[in-house]
Amino acid sequence: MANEMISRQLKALSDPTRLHIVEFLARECCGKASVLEDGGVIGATAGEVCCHVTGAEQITSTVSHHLHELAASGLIEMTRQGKAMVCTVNLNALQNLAGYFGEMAKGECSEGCCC
Amino acid sequence: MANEMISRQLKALSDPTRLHIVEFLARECCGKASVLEDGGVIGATAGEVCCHVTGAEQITSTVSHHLHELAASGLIEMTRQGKAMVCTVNLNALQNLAGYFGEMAKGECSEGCCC
DNA sequence: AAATCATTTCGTTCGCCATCGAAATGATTA
DNA sequence: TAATCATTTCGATGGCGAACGAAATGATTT
Repeated sequence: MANEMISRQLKALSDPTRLHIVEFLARECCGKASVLEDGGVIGATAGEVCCHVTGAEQITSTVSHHLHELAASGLIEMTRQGKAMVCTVNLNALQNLAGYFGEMAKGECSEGCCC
Repeated sequence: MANEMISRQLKALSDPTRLHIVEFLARECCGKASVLEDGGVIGATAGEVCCHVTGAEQITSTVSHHLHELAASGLIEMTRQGKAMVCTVNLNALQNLAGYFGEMAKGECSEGCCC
């Protein structure tokens, strides 16, 4: 396998709920994902993510599981902020995926090719 | 869900064997994926794909299943050429995935955002 | 038509994982 | 410390899908 990390991230994104979470953090969460000057992080809490994705008022064990799966694959980051967990998307990981598919889309031979 | 097609393709690529197949067709199959002037297609046969991915001498039912899953999601195309099925990767689909992640990697608000 | 080659369909088995509710943990506030 | 809030862990259930072997289909050659 070319890239273990890529494979794991694609597996994480193969679940519609998890894909939805990443899209929410990246595109529908304006001003809520940034690093403060004191090193702190401001972003959507796990509960807010859950609310948006499932409509539940507080985080469910299922969404908690999905968030940790996404964090384990490197697609998001979670840090504790008081009693809440704050989630931010890892834009570098998304850019890396974009590059992976962009390279393949060229359809050019790699070093493993016969030519 | 933003894009049904994207979700289905990511699900297809979440299996390591299928990811391997796509990588093979895109990067390690030089000169074997092109459209001839008579409209015919030249590419790797299902058996060749299977040989490369699993080492089996002829196609297995498992790889056949994976190929059809990839075709159903639009990531590859299969056409019959005599008694063999010829497989070609859909570079447009890969480019589309690259664009999808590239857009998200910008971290900008979409129309669904609160702002 | 018969034989052969390439692939697919069928039916089964098995393991992984999404989901759920309830109990436990971590952190803050009163 | 007690109470409350946010999240996680635990344990169980159910369903999807990857893998496999055998039989069936499609296409070519003799």
